[in-house]
Amino acid sequence: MPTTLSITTPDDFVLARDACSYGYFLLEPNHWDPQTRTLGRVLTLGGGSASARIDQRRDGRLRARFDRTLSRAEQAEARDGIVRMLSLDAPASDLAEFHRVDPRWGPSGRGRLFRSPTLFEDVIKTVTSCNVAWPSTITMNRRLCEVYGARSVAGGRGFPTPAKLARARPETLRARCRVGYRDARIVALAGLFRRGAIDVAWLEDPATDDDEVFAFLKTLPGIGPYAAGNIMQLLGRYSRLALDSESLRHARSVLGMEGTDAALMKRLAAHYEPFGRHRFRSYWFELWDFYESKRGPAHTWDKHTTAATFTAAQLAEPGGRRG
DNA sequence: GGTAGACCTGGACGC
DNA sequence: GCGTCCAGGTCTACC
Repeated sequence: MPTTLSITTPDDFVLARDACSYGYFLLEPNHWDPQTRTLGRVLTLGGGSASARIDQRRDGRLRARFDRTLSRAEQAEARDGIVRMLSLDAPASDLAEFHRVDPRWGPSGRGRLFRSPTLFEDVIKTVTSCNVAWPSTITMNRRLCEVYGARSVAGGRGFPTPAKLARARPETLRARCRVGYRDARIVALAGLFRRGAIDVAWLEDPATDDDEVFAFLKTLPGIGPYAAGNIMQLLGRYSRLALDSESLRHARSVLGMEGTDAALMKRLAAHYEPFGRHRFRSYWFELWDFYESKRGPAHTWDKHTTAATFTAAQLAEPGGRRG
C-alpha cells in the first residue's frame, strides 16, 4: 500500500505562500499545481525514487502521498527532504526577528524561502542559473532530470544524484542537457559531493561562521560571488546579498537609484545594510513582490507560460530580450 | 587589486 | 529562413 505521511507544520506556515517563494519551485523535478495547490516531485530515496504529492490540510498539517510503500528509513529520509524544501525547521525566533527588523513582511507572514531537498541540488541549480536567461535554466534542469534522473514507479524522474553526475562525461552533459561550458564544472562539483569533500553538516551547522562558509563556497568550481551568496541563502544564511544584473534592474526601476553598475552595487549593499543578517530576505521579498505585482500571486503562475517569463527584466520592459 | 576577454546558449533583430 | 548580435556570472591572464 502506498505510503502517506502526515507532517506537522508551524502555526504560521502556508504551503501556497511558502512553497512558491523562490524561483526553484518552478524548476524540474518540482511541479506546483495552481488549481489543487499541490506540490509534486520525485524524491530520490535509499530504496530508489518515489513520487510525492504534498498538500496542506485544514488543520495545517501537510499530507505527502507517495506512489509506493516507503520503508521506515525512507520515510525519515522523505520527511527530512520535505522539511528542508519548505524550511519547516526555520526557528520561530528567527522569523520573528526578521519581522522585527523588516516589519514590511510581518502582515503577509513571508519569511521562508523554498529550496531543494538536498544542498547538492541547490548548488547545481544555482550553477544552471548563472550567466544565462531564465528559460535556459528551465531547460537545463528539465534535461538533467530527463537524462540523468532516476525514474519513479509513476514514471516521473527525480534530480540526478552526485554519483550519477560524477560519472557523466562532460561532452554528453553539454550535448544532451545544453549546459554549455558548465559541463566540467557540474561534473567536478558532483565528484566533490560524492567523495564527501564538501562537508554538508559543517555548512549547515548554525555555529559555523557565515564568512567561513562564504569563503569556502567561492573555492568551488563554477561558484563566484553571486553563486556563493545565493547558496548562502539556500543554507538559511541570509547575511549576504546575491547581487546580479537583476539586482541592478531592481535598483534602477524600483528603488530609483542612478549611476554606474559598480556604483549601484555599492548603493545596494548600503541600502540593505540595516537589515543585518536578514538582508537577503529583505532584498528578495522586495523583488518577489514586484514580480507578483505584475503577474499575480506566485501560487497562481502557470509553469509553462507565466512562470517561464517571470523575471523582472521582461516584466519591466515589454518585449525585453532577457529572462 | 582591478580589468579585459573568453566561455555557451537561445532569443531578438535585420535582411 | 538565415546570420548576427547580445545578455548573463565565472574564470584566467595580464597589468
